[in-house]
Amino acid sequence: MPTPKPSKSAQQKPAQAEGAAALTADLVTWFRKEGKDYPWRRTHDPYAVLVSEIMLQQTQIATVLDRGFYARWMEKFPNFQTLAAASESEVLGAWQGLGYYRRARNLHKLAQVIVSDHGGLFPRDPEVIRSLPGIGPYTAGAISSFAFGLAEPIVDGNIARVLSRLDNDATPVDSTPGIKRLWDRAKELVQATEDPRALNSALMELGQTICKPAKPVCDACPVHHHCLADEPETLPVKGARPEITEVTERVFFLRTGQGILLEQETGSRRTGLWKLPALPEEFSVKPPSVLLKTTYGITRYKVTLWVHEVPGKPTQTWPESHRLIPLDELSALPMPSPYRRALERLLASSGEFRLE
DNA sequence: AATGCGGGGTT
DNA sequence: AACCCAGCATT
Repeated sequence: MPTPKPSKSAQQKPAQAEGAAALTADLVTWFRKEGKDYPWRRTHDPYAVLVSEIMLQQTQIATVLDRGFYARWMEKFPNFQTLAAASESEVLGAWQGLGYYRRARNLHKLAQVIVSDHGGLFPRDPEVIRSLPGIGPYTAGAISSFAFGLAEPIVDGNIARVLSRLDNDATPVDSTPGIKRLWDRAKELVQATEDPRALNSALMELGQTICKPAKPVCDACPVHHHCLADEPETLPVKGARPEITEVTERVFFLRTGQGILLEQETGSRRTGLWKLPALPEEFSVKPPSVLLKTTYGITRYKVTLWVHEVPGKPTQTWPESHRLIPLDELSALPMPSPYRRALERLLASSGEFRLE
């Protein structure tokens, strides 16, 4: 009956299914011993879990914790009711510096939906959770498992890496079939454990601390003996990155005795955020003199930001979207970091003013 | 399937 | 400079 042990990559799927119980047991044991202590792991309050998950979307734990975003938010808006009752500017102000401000607006909206449509109680049904604003497959699974202990799968960047290595699976993790396989596998695992909460946390934390993108510490891995990866560092496979496009952006700087002129975005993106006002199109052929030139990256763009002197006559009236902001109100205003940095440099070089 | 959304950290 | 990070929504 015994046959020669096949090479790792040739092993078949059934072995994985049978190993799910053993694999998850080892992960949970490891996590109970080594798992880190985060504020959102000390509670099962859906609101507290939700806030952490939204803040952590595409944002590293250290950013959320070390700069005090989570603690300040929970102090200012301790529950759905207080958040729902807050104004949008209060909400955006509390999010200032975290980026992806759409998350804050969705969270605000979500709180209002909970109060108005769910009697102030967060729903327990994963499908209902998934339908709330700003909540996708990952966050729905995270809240279902972390807050309610339900056996719902999650796949984030960490887990995609861990699972593709465990199964030695080179299907691109950002392709439709790759995504499906990851979620199927994550579901299989979470249904094989009696502690979905610990299992989901363990998978993420394994990816964060052991099964790292580069130089994974396989010697320290609690599930090394379950892992089929031949060359862990070559996984996961991802599709090509979009090409970087260079973009020019021109704004201007006006300071009066009443403050700095800023423009509030009103379009479909960056709505509600403040920025240095755009240089009107008619001035872009022969722009006023340059006060500052800087570059920043945003998604697939490399933006060269030029800050110019005031175009035209400074006595003109400005559109509804523009406002003179007193200096002492600047720091609480939600403003994308590139503009904030530029503004700080402009004010510093003027010598007499400082932000904060 | 692609793209926009921001920012910061690591290598 | 490239890559990564507790993703989601829109098109």
